[in-house]
Amino acid sequence: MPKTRTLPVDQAATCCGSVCTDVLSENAAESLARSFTALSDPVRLRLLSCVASADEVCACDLLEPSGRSQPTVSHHMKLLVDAGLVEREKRGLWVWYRVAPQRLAELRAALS
Amino acid sequence: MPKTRTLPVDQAATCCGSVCTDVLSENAAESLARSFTALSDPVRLRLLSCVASADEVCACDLLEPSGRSQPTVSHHMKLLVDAGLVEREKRGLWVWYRVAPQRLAELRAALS
DNA sequence: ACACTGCATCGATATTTTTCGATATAGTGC
DNA sequence: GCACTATATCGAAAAATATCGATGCAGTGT
Repeated sequence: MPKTRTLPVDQAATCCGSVCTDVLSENAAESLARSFTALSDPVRLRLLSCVASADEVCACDLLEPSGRSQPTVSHHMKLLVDAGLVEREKRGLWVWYRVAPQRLAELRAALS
Repeated sequence: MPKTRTLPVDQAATCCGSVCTDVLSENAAESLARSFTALSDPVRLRLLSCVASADEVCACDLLEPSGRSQPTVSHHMKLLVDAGLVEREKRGLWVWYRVAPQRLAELRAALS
């Protein structure tokens, strides 16, 4: 019979290993680093928090709170989407963003 | 009588606001971004995981697993210490590092 | 005092990142 | 098709980052 044990919630969400319990492989470290890079810029963090604090946010409503140009916001949002932290949906001329809670949970787990 | 409610553990560790529940102020975003920048490099993540997986690690034992030169490792460790993720103690000629669990908890909380 | 050792700092280079104006693309309404 | 709108991509400039050899500094032992 295999050994089993109860895991805390966050640890169950682990996908790349945990910084605290494993010595990360090179691949795991690169994967996590890419995601944390998405969180390493204050403009992106504020954009993410705007999206996460609402159900859904239109791209046009992110220009003013970020204080950046439209191409710059578009660039940052692409990085957040590519990192799996935000989901993008185009409806007509507008683009709507929603937070992707699973990847956030994985990153929390990686810090456990 | 003030309103009270029970907070999950991670939320209690919040220091700069949470990405998911607040729209971050510029200051909170900058503070969090600095810490996440420390986690945004694969070499630093592996160094951190080496430190976190043991009680205490000597700087000299970080060169080989990181595959980087001594000045480079010294530079990365300084960034981890400055970010509050690792503590540094000099004993004789050697420098010993320990993980600083509180800042990790704060970052987890910021992603909640 | 001197030689030696472990770590930090300096200086330089290559790479990555942030930013924005200009322009392209895709969708709407006439 | 045509004018208009919201977003994406391009190209370029400026700033930040990663890296390492050379060197400095602090602590040890003789």
